[in-house]
Amino acid sequence: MTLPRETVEARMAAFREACLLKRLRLTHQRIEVFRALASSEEHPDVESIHRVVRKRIPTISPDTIYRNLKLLAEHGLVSVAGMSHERLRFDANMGPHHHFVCVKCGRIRDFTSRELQHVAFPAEARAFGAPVSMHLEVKGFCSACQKGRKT
Amino acid sequence: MTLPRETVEARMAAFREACLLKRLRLTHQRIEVFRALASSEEHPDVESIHRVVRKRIPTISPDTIYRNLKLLAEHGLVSVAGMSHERLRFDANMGPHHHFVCVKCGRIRDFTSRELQHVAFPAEARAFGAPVSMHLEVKGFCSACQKGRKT
DNA sequence: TCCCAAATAAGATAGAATCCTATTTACGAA
DNA sequence: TTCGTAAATAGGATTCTATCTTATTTGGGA
Ligand SMILES: [Mn+2]
Ligand SMILES: [Mn+2]
Ligand SMILES: [Zn+2]
Ligand SMILES: [Zn+2]
Repeated sequence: MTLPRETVEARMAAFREACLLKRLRLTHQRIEVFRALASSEEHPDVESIHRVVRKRIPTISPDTIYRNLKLLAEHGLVSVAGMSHERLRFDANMGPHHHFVCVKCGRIRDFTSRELQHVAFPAEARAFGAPVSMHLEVKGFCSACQKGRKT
Repeated sequence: MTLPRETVEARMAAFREACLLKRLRLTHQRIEVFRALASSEEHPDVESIHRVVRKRIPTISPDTIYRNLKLLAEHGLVSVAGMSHERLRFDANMGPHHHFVCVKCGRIRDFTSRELQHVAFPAEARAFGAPVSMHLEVKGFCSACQKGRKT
C-alpha cells in the first residue's frame, strides 16, 4: 500500500484495457481484487487481499478472490510468487545446485553451472538484509514434454 | 532410483554418521525414508516415498515420512525443493525481476540486477529442454529480522 | 430495455499436512 | 545382558487451504 498513486493508476488502466481486449468482464469484485494486489508490494495471499477488498465490498467471498486471481494469472495479468504450488518435494542432494522445472509435467532436474557457481549475491539483494543462500529456478518444457507441443 | 549404488551407499554412511553425531535415533523407519530419498533423483513427494518404503516396512504411516523429512530438513540432512511452502501469494509486478525472501518473517521483496538481466539460460539447463523463464530466489534474513538474531 | 453467458456467494467438499495419544523402541547406563 | 526412559511410531482425528457445486445475480452486447 506504499506504491505511488500514479503507478497504481497506470496498472489499473492497463488492467481495464487488457480485460476489454480479452473479453473479461469488469465486475467490481474483479476490479477491487486487482486494485488491492496492484497497490501492494507485499506479495499478498488471498486472506490478506480479502481483508482489504471487504472494506469496499463487504459480501465478497474468498472464492471470488481465488477465482479471479487464478483467471488473471492464466491471462498473464498477475503472477504467482514462488514455485508451482503442489505438495512438498524433497531433495537429498545437499550440494549447491539449481533446478530445471518442467512447467508441464512438474519434473525437477538438477544442474550446476560453472558460470553461476561464482556469481555473488547481487548487491540489490544484499541491500535488503543478510542473504544466506541463492537458488536459481529455470522453468520450461522438458525434452519429453517439448515434443508434441502446440505451435 | 537410477543413482549409482556407491553414491547411495556414501549418502547412507554419511547419514548414519550425522545421526549419531546429532543424537538422532536410527530407527528402521528413518533409515528407509532417507534411503528412498537418497536413491532418487526425482525430488519425490511424501506419497511417493511412502510407496517405496512400504515395500520394506508395510505398516509405516505417512505421518512418519512427514515427521522424519521435516526433522532431517531441520538438521540440514535433506532439503525441501522450491520456495517456502506456505499459501499462494500473488504478484502484480509482471516485469522480469527476482525475489529476496526472508526465511524468518516470510517477507518477499522484489529486485532487479543489471548483471543478471543479461545472463542467458545456462547451457546445462538448456540440455534438459526448452527454457522459458528464469527466476532467482535469494533467501536470507531481512534487515528487520537480522537485528536481534542469535549469534 | 432485454437477454444470457459469465460471474458471484455461500456452503460443501477435497486433499495435504499436522496433531493427539496410546504403544513401541533405540540406546545409554548399570 | 538387562533395564529404564525419552524418543519415535501408528493410525485416527483435526486443521486449513483451495476447489467445487449450485442457485442467484449481473455485465455488457444487441
Ligand atoms: Mn535438487
Ligand atoms: Mn515480485
Ligand atoms: Zn515435462
Ligand atoms: Zn524478515
